[in-house]
Amino acid sequence: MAVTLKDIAAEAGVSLMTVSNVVNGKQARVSAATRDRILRIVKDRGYVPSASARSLAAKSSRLVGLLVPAEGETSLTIDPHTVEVVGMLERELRRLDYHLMLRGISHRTEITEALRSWHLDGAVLLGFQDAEIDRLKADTVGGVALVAMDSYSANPLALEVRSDDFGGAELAVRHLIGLGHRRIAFAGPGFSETGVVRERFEGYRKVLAENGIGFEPELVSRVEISHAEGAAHGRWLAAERPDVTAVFTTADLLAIGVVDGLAAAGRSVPGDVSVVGYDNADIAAYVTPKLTTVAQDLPGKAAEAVRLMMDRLAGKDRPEQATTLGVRLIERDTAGPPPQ
Amino acid sequence: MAVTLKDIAAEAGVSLMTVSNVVNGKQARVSAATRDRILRIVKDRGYVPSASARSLAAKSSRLVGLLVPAEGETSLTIDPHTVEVVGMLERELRRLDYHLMLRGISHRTEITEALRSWHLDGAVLLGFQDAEIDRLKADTVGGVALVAMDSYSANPLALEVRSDDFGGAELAVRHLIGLGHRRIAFAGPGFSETGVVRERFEGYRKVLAENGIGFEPELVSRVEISHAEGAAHGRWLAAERPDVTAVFTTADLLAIGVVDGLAAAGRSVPGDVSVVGYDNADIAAYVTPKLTTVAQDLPGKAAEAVRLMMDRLAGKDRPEQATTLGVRLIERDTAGPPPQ
DNA sequence: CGACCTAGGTATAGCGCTAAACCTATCATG
DNA sequence: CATGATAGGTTTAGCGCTATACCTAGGTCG
Repeated sequence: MAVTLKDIAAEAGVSLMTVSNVVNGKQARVSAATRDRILRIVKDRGYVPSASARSLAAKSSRLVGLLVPAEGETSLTIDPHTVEVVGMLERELRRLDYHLMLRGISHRTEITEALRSWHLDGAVLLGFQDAEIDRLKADTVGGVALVAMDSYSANPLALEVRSDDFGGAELAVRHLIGLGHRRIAFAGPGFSETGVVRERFEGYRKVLAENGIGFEPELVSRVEISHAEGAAHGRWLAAERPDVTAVFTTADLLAIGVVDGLAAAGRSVPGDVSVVGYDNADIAAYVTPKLTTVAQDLPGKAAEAVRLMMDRLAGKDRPEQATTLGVRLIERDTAGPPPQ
Repeated sequence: MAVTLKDIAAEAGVSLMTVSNVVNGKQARVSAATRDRILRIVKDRGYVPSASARSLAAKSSRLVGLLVPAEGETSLTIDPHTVEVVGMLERELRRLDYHLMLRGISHRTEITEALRSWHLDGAVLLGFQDAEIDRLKADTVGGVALVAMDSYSANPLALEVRSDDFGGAELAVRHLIGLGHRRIAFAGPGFSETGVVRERFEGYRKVLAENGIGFEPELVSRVEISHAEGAAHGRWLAAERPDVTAVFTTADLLAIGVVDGLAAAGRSVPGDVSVVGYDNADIAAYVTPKLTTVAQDLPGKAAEAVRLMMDRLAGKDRPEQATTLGVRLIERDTAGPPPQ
């Protein structure tokens, strides 16, 4: 039913391999006349190469996996930031004539299965914990170009792309201190596990120290990323820590929750308390007051992930195994001078 | 390098076909003893079937495409609603041991290419205009189970899944009328092209008519879905149509923009003007005032898309070609009684 | 007791493509 | 003029799997 190389070859009166070479644009020995004739027939008959046959016969599949954790229910994290990266990855890869396979991973062995089953040339790991990346072994993963996003692992098997989380925290906290704040709380999800949060935490501590502000463990709270948890935290801060005049959070959704919780407890933002978020999600610009936050270079992240992957596939092993992208502070309305 | 059926066969001392049958769980003639022995070796050696070899040899590829329009820049629409559907589709398909290939389509021929190249068993079309679905021809698309989301096409080639857009609009407008509103504006993107908006518009008109409210074309505005466009529209309404006491919009982002535009022009929501959105995006609950909106059954949509596709793949052609899912009104704080 | 089922397999022939080796006529060169 | 480059191909041998047809020993039945 579908037209194959053989059909084209028969119609053009040449061997199958000649057609193959032409179709693949190989600079092999084919006269211009033959090439044009074949190309015309290819177009006329609407020939489309079979990707499965190709990946079976060749080394490469031109297929890249997009692997995301899928614990039980959700697969794609609803994180808008994640989503944007997915779209950009797809675009970058499409430009290079690669395809993207989206796959939720609920058990570690599924990574290997996905990789091997489809002969993936590479894979982007999105949203995995550092420890999971660390556990990847060469024998389960061999020969595939792996790029982990936002991980801080020591695994040489994986290339890594992330934003300057340390620097982003520095930016945020410095901004708050510049406004006059001295009691600055930190709120983020479990930071022992994920490098991203740990880095931001370290950035926070460093700037505190730089400015001669003593570090208070009680001002650091583990709060999961959700509006509800953020709001609860905001209420808690208002009730228990009225001395705190600023909060740095590791996610916009969380920050918005904190703002709402604070407001619900009768404290105004930024009048009484300043709040800084992270990610510059769309939503940050639409809430009232508009959220001051740290923006990542999302397109850059996607592009860099693809570049790293392609370089490894091409065999040119660059010295850098990880790339860190810049961030910038978006000043909006939730951070202002402390009261008085 | 990778272990193949042949390797397993050799180790088990049986023919390759026996292994194939066992691996595929075929109820073919294999003794329990042989089956168990083979299964053990499969597990021990970590055999993973090659999907490309399979789809080359068999009719089916167990691969489903997720096709989204990719005009120039963006590929995945940032629409949070879209994203959630993607995640759920992936999960449903994974449960059935299918894989999802994400592909942006920038030109119509790419649909065919993607389908044929990867021998896709099916594809979900997300975000295409009705006209594009209509243009799909059997010779370009033959044999593939196509499911279009949110389309209202007459093309028998595509199965369709959508929400009850007409009913959603009825719900929203009836709610506003119930609150006492009589001058109700409608704002949405180009409705001639997309059935979703057209249906919502018709629902709006119908409820107006039912309640003896004359339809005023000037109250219907074409506004693209963005916060900026919404805000501009809000300002326009405040300036030019102070008589309008309620606005029904076809998207939350748009609605939030309208609220902000109205507020910027000094009109309060819902005090002066009520606003109803559509989709119940996460963001709708986080803005101030919280958005009253129409919620779709997103998980249902994804599940139904997969069900429709699987039924067609299984050959059981059901009478219904399209499924319409229910919606419900989420009453929050942007719709209240009109002034006085 | 020969025809025949049936359980439990095996053998063969591709699917559509690519890599690698091979072939042949033509031309230039020492 | 033999040698060899070179252009312009062709042939062969799979990649790993599935479908389909085939085989054989042991039991069943009329």
